[in-house]
Amino acid sequence: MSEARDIAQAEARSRGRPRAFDREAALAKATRLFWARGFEATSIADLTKAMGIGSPSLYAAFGSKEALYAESLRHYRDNYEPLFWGRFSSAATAREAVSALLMDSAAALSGHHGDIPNGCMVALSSVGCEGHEQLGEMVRSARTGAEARVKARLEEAIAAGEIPDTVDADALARYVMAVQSGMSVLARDGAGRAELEDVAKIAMTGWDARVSGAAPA
Amino acid sequence: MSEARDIAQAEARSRGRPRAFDREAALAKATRLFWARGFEATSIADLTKAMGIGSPSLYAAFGSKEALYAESLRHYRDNYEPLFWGRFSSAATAREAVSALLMDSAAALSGHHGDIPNGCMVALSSVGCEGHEQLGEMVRSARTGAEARVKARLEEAIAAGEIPDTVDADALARYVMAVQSGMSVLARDGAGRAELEDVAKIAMTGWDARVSGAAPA
DNA sequence: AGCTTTATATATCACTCGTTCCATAATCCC
DNA sequence: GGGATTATGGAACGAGTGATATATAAAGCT
Repeated sequence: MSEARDIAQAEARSRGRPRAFDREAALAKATRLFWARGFEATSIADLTKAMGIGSPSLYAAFGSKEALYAESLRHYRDNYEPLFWGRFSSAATAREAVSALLMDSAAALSGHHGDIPNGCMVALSSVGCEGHEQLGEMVRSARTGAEARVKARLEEAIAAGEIPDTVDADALARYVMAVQSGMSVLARDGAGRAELEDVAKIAMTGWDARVSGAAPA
Repeated sequence: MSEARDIAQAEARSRGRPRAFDREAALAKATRLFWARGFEATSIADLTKAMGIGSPSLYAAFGSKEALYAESLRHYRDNYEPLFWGRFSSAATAREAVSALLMDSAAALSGHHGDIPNGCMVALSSVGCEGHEQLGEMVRSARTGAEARVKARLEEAIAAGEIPDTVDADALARYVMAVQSGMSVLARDGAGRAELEDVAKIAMTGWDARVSGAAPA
């Protein structure tokens, strides 16, 4: 009477030969490679070498290069997004949220959280400009999703009377994302944390000027 | 007695069979392709098809794919940079220059100068993250060159007493470039001219807040 | 005219790409 | 143990990559 429960609990009670590698660890390696080099410039040979597995294992575990990239995007979101959006989510005000997003981005984009590639995997990705329409749509929706997240926080603040309803939430959110995306390009070119933080600070003065009366203490 | 002069004047007085295609026109086609898809995702077959020539002609005229890309960068600079930097160069004040750069970028990046790809070829290029070190260096120096151009205009304005010498020209120039690069990403995702102009305007309020006393009339 | 020089078209090079076949190995179930 | 099932390592697949060899065509030079 325990078989069904075991299966439900064990999630993937495989019957055949067990996988010899850690799927998530291999996915992490693949993510790093896609992140640093992009989709097109990363070959299956590069991937199998970095992941320490053979190509049949890669295809058995992930299906295809495109599917692996899609999973890498998910892995990136699950593991690295908190570096950017952690304090944004818990901030008390919209201004603190946006400021935290940009300042934390300055740190994360310049590699101040361990040995990670510079720049944002999503912002710098140009997949989809070449025929991989499905992946392009994923990346694009990840970018517009981030913008929507900022916009939602802004509208929340407007509804709460925290900032005047004369501000254009659409435009301001787009501005914030433009700054963050631009910081990724700077990071790719070698800009350090302090330099990116300077950009974030100037960007916030733009915020303050636009959201008059919400200047910091 | 006229042979030497003729050669010096004609620049390339070829002796053999004349080239059957317009080199600059073919280069323009190649530039458009590299611009829209990037270096890696553009194949020789794509190029020869768009340029209307065979691969031996391409190699005879340009040398290699990398050399063609390098020439495309030059062609891009010579032909499209004025769309971005034209009014910047002739502006009377640093503020007008930067504002013109961002506002004109909003138009150019969203394709409002004929049928050109969205976004900036240089800002969106990720060549060099994959082994083409030489091309990567070219693109990187094009980006840092743009930043240096803004910075130089700022320092000029500081020297002229146009803006206070308390402003950090480095940081402000980096901020401007971040906004412009970010606008390229937005443009790639479909943002229109008006949306990018909104970003530019908000960015300029950041400028005004930072460069106190230089607010527009 | 013939000779030299350069460009073109066709076909092809060696190589890498993403992907899969096949034989073998390792595990679970009975 | 045997049988079913799944993973692995090595080899190989067809397609496409960047780049050329070869033969022919079109020009200038003398």
